Formats: sequence, structure tokens, C-alpha cells
Amino acid sequence: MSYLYFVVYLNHKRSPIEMFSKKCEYGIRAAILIAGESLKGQRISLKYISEQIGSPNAFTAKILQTLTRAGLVDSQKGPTGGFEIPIEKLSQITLHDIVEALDGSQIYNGCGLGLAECSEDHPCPIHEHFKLVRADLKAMAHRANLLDLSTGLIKGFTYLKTACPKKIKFIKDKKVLNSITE
Amino acid sequence: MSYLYFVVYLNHKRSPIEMFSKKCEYGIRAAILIAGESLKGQRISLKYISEQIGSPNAFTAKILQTLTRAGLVDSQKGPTGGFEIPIEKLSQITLHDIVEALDGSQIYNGCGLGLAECSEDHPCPIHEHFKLVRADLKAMAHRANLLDLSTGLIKGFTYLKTACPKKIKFIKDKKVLNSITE
DNA sequence: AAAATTCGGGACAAAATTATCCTTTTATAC
DNA sequence: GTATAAAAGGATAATTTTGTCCCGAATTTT
Repeated sequence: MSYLYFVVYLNHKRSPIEMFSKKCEYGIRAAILIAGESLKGQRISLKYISEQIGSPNAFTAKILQTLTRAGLVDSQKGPTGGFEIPIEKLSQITLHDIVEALDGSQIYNGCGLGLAECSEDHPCPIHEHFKLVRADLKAMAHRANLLDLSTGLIKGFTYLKTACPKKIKFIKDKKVLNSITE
Repeated sequence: MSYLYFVVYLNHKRSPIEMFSKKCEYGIRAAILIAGESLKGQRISLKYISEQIGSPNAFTAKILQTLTRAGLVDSQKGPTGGFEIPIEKLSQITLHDIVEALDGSQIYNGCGLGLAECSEDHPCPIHEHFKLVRADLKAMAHRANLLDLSTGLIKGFTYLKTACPKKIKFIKDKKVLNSITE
């Protein structure tokens, strides 16, 4: 007698194309979490961060190193150490700052078709069409700051981790299922 | 006696993050070129396409296969063969159709932070901020069609290839320079 | 001082994207 | 028919992105 079980697992792979790289997505999520905890006077560890935002631990460590070196986040070693952002800086740090540090500003400045030379004088076919999109994205990234982004989180209005899985795989064999879910 | 030479070369590597994948960029450029030539009653070959849009030949072949299988482009084998798009279909095929076939629609539908579950009811912190950008991008991609995109090209108002190089590398040694540029 | 905890950073591994090579198939022209 | 020109498609390689492992450095607690 065999049953149909299903096992669910998160995947960390970047979908064919998203707006930001995985590095940047994790970085933004981490920064918002740190911002929220900093507002509450808490310093938080890498372990806690990767648990809360559902990101791979060691990869997140590299990203936080980058943000720390960029001066966007403060780090402290040793027990009781961790990451934090001074409250007074929260409203000054924008989404743009995070993206710039991790992905660069190609996304708002580059040509939509990847041409090196694409400008008003020498436009690609979608140059005009792309203007508005790029301008919106750029304005949004400069407007959104860590204070605003983290208050929604603290109030429970927004979320940083998906409760729902990305990939669902069906497994008939109970033993196989248990070997994966144990 | 040594001089300072510089050698210039195009790079086909995707920058850290752009709006579309390289595959999609080449696909869009190829489709617009084919559209323009089709308007002039010409069928064009892979070789001509990759020369005109400055894309790697074999990679472009794969992309055109995908577009052909998706029914967006017609292909014909043999001498005088090549790629074309029936004129009457040009205004019906949108940027969205090309992107959808090559990259999927994740870019306008997916969460900006990569969360699997991100919606009005369970939003990520940047969900509201991203709405406008995504909507603009989606609307633009549905609005822009191959007829419009290719007429600018035919009239010489827009370009599909960069005259200007992406990377510049300085090389002092004349022998090294010659070995590269020969 | 020793132990424990946490970040820093180098080396390495896996996966996805980007790109190349080469053979087969199909159609045209001679 | 034969040669030729072009797309189709399989296999493979290079590069980049994503992710892991492990050890060292710094800081706090005991």
C-alpha cells in the first residue's frame, strides 16, 4: 500500500530573471531586519539574520561583510556582538545605497538592451520606452529608506520570509520522504 | 622605446545586473532586426543577424530557435533561407512576447525581494514601493510592438549595435598588442 | 587566563548563464 | 543528382553567480 506524500523545500536559486541578484535581495532583506532590530535597541547575529530572512548562512555572511565595509552596517565581534545600524542613520540609508553596494547602479543607468553606447543621441530601439521605467525605479530606490522600510516590518504589516514554498516536489515513497524531511 | 597602445574589445558578459538576461537582450535585438528587414521584404540569415547586432553566433542560434519554436519568428532552411516575420504579425508581437519566451514573466510578476509568497495580503517591505515600477515595465512591454520598434531602426533613428566598446584595456607592449589585434 | 561566541576572510564547490564546436537535416541552385 | 547554403540540435566548455567549509581574529563571560 503506497501513499502520495509531498515534501516541500525552499530554493535559493535565482529565477531566470528578477529585478535584483540574489546577493542583493538577501542584502536588502538583511538590512531591513537589522534596521528594525536596531530601532528596538537590539544588535543581531548572522545566525539570527539568516534564520529570519531564510537565506544561506555563509553567503549572507559575505553580503554583510560588503555592507559593513561600505559603512552601511556596523558589526561587532565576540559574544553579544552582531550587526546593527545607528538609529540616526536609518532614515539616511536608502534602498539605492544597498543596491549600489551590492549590484552596482547598472540597473538604472544601463541600456535595456545591454548596449554600451545608448543615449539620447544614439538610442537603442527601446530607449525611449524604458525611460519612465528606469526613472521610476531610480526615484523609488532613492526615496525608500531603512527607517520607513523597517517600521512596516516591526508593526507586522510586512514580511521578510516566505511561509509558502517555491518548489513542490511530490514523493510517493514514505522512506524517501522521511530521509529528506528528518 | 615603448609606447602606450590601447586595444579595445567588446564583451558579451552580462553586467552584474541588468534588466534582462543576455539571452533576452540578444533575442530582442534580433527580433527587431528581423522585423525591420521583413518590412523591407528581406529574409535574413543567422550570420547576418549576429553580425548586425554584435552577438555571439552560436548563442544567437539557440535564441532564434526558441523564438521560432514559440512561433514569434519564421525560419526557412537551405540557401536563400533565414529568418523573417510576416508583416501582418509585426504589430501583434510585443516586447512582452519576446521576454516571456526567453526570460519568463518573473520580472514583472515576481517579488522584488525574491519572496515566493508576496502579495497584497502578505507583502514584502518594498511591495508597495515596487508596484508602480512593475506596472510601468509591464505596460511598456505590452505596448511596445515589433512594428513600432523596427521603424525607428529602418529610419536610422535607433541602433542595435554599439559603436563604442564596453571595456578598454591598456597594453604597453607592441608585440602583445599585435598578437591580440592581428 | 580560558572558554565561548561572533565576525572576517580565504579557498573551494555547485549551479546557472553564457558561449562554442561539430554533426545532421532541409532546401535551393546548378 | 550533386554541391551548396542555411537552420536544427547535441555535446561540451568558459564564466559568473550562488553557496559552503574551515580557520583565524576579536570580544565578552566565566
